[in-house]
Amino acid sequence: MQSEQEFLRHYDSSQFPSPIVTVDSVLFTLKDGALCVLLVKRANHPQQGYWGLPGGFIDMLRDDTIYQTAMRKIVEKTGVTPAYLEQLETFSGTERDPRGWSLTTAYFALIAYQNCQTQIDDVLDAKWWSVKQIPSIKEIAFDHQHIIEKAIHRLEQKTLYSMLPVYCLPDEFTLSELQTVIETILDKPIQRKSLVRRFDASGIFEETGKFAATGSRQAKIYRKMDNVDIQNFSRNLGE
Amino acid sequence: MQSEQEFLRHYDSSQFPSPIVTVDSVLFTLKDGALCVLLVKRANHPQQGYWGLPGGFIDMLRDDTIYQTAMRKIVEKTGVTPAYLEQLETFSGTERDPRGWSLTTAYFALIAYQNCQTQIDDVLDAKWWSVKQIPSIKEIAFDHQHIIEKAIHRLEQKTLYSMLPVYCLPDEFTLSELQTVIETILDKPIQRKSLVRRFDASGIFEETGKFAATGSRQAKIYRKMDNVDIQNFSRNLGE
DNA sequence: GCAATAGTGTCTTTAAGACATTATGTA
DNA sequence: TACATAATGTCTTAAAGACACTATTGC
Repeated sequence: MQSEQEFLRHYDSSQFPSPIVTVDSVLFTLKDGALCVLLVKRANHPQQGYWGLPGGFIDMLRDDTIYQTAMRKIVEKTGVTPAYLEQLETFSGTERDPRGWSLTTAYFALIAYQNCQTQIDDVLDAKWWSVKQIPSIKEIAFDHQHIIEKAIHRLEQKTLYSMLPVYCLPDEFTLSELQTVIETILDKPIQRKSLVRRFDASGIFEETGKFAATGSRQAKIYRKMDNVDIQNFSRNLGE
Repeated sequence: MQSEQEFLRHYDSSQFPSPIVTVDSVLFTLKDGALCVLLVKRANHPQQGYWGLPGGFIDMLRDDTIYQTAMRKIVEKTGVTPAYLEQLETFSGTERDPRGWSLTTAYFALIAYQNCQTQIDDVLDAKWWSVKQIPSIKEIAFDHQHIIEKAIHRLEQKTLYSMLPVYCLPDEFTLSELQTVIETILDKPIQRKSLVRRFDASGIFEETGKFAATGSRQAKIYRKMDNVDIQNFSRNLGE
């Protein structure tokens, strides 16, 4: 009977056929009052010239996990590090990529527009698209339209039962700004009182002591405390 | 400039290094009042003789998507078709498989013990393990222990806000049986009244007109209606 | 009738919805 | 002072928790 060491010495994974494996990310931000997704114009075949999600192949020498692949690709294509990155779902099949049987693990990510505005404006072939105009873009690569829809749905759901949208804001923000982000994601108004109650109950925010001048009464400026995670509420908002 | 057709004609994905890609499933059932996971004794290297999740390589000729890979592997290893199958998460890294950089998309599945008892008893190298004894099994392959933990957590969460546990029951069942499944998954009692309210509100169950003789008052026997999906409640139970 | 399990009634509790009210800044 | 936006108070509502109570069966 062969030992495992013996087996591994002779094992060559490249002799087995394998699907094309990629990692793609749906990066969201809030820009001009609209929820936006970053798309990159594809420089190479296949689907050259089409708009696609930032992503690409795993670099097995540099990436310890596909989380790192997702993060590396976002940094490479945009120059910025998202505030939040979470695995979404893995999409697969024979039809989704013309090169053949393929599999992509999609991530979704959040960033404050203020934290990436200049870097992304520098990248000519990267562009923020409002999620409302996405369905009208004909030249979206592969099944990325479908992936974006799934990501939007996940973001909406998490917005109903967590404070995740803070990651669309800069380090310091007012409650009204948070409310605006949430309402933009959900595409409907929410009760400020409900937000305040959750904000207080979460215990993850602290006052900076500063105030924002908004043209009328000044708003308290808060920040999320360091090293605290976003936890879930046991009910959904708005239903 | 090269056309996409030209590009695809010369494209050979096998010339690029690729991680080892597999699909694994965490199949749950309720057996002897305990939530159990199916593990299969590994016949081949690596980790020969260890207990692992039912799964394996994608067969690109037979599987249209990895969902089908997951389903096919469960059927091959157990002879039964799970009542429910959902993608869990994709796990990746250099360390998790001794053969090298690997990636596995994990699914989680539910089945009624009554619907698979005989088939699985026939399979000598497949065994149901109570989730409570899983941590004590030393010979679990790869990171499957970790994957099982994630699957248990997902199942618990979904049990708090949906009727998903019905898929652990046969087609016809009583409310008390459903309550028992839920309490076993959550490992704590729930209010029967709360269950009844959700059961009624869901609108996805119907009376069969039959009754179960339990030694005392007979219980109504229900079934899930055909072609209806499990929807989510906007609150969690038990908190 | 008694024990056991099935099923209902109803009061309490929790957290969100609605919206009026008060507070504080700028013009 | 008027106005705008920030922040709070408080009543209502929705759905879960608690638990008592009734119903039906086998013995």
